[in-house]
Amino acid sequence: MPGFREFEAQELRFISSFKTGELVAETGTTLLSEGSHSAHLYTLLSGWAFRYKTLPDGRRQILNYMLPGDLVGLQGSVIGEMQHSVEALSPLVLCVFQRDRLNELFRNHPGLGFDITWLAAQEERMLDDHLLSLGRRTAVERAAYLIAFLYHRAASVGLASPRNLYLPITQMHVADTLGLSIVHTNKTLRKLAGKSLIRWLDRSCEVLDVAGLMELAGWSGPAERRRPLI
Amino acid sequence: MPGFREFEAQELRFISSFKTGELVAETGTTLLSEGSHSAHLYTLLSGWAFRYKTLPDGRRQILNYMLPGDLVGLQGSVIGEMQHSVEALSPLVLCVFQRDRLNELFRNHPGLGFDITWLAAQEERMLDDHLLSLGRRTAVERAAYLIAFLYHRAASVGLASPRNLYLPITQMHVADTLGLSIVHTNKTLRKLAGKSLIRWLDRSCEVLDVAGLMELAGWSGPAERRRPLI
DNA sequence: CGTCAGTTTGACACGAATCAAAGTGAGTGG
DNA sequence: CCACTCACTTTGATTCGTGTCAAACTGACG
Repeated sequence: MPGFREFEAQELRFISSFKTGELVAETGTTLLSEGSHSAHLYTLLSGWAFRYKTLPDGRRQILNYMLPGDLVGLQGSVIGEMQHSVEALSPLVLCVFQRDRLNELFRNHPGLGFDITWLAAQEERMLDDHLLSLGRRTAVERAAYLIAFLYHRAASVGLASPRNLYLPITQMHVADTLGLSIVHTNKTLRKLAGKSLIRWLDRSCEVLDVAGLMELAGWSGPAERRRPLI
Repeated sequence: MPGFREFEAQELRFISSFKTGELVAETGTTLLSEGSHSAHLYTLLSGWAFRYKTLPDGRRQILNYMLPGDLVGLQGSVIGEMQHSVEALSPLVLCVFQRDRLNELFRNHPGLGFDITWLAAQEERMLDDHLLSLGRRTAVERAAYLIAFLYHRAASVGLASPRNLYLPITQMHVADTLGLSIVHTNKTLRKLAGKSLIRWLDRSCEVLDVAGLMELAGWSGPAERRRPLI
């Protein structure tokens, strides 16, 4: 997706003019947690992470996955208290910004301010898709959608070859994303494997037939990611 | 919530300098639909609306509700093609903007650009809550959360007295929001009524015990809506 | 060799969907 | 003013999908 590449260039300018530090995090690290007040905002430079929320009794829901180019903690930075947690799925490299310089950014680099809004709108679009999935798709359809979705996301940042996707997630992650139990998730993934749509390896997933997954899920793929001219 | 009022004042400045027209819509009107390219962006001045997506076979999922002060169609405006539809739940008054003047806004009024990002972040936060609900709450908990959520939203724009909330929605809307069937939605709402948490009237809902609903749902209410200083 | 996280499988229970049908009330036309 | 319709709500019976429980399997790692 050329649109993303374009954006990435912009993003890099943003980074170089505003960054206050760089951060490396290991797999499993919790970067931000629900209820905390973070003075920082991050851009993910490399690696996979995910955002989640939990209910008081511990039930967990994964909200979305984060890939290079994504802003981490924008919400918290703008609103105040973090409403979700962020955890690393692989070693990460992050670019750190001071939260209070966001205003400055908007003042001095309106184009980049627009970019941030564009990113927020993209995130919104993904969340909309996830909501449709959780609300109205069956377990198999949800799983198909999720894998196709992650495949597209990975592909958009050059992390997936057309047929092979290394997803650093466990079935527990899949379960907490789809709103299913771990047992049923396993049975569901096996159904997809039975249809030769995927192959589940230890802690990863090979995508055999993206088009098949998308058709099963009734999902036509992400909207064009072309960024409007500024 | 005083924060919102504050924002509204900003919003009104925004409106006066950038609006290109005003629009009145009747209940049931579809303002924007999935797949269309809209040249406009709206601010809701009065009334209730909702956003939804559908699967190819017609299953519908309501994504969120819109109240006065909300931006309608930001996503579509920034990204291109609309990925969801918007429908009026009551007569609406909207303020219309040209989509292509959004860049101009960011350039000339960075503070307002920041406001838009803030609004987008708020929407994101709400969608996160909804995802947690659909993924990890039971039917009764979901219904309790939804009504408490709508109550808070209505209260934040002065539409609800502490104990009485007129929601212009049917159980069909509730079902499509909670990801449940209409029959089960009815049985679920009756359970809430049985616990004296709500009373369902024809096409509306009286909230008897917000705190009880929130506790049942394990939801502690929306984050502070205070807008950061610019 | 044992431990531990993750995956897999089968039996059973429960929550939600579906099917079917009736009740309610607002609006409409005779 | 009275059927009549239509959208919405309500209820009961039954089916189906998913959760829960229990246990075994696998491979990495110490």
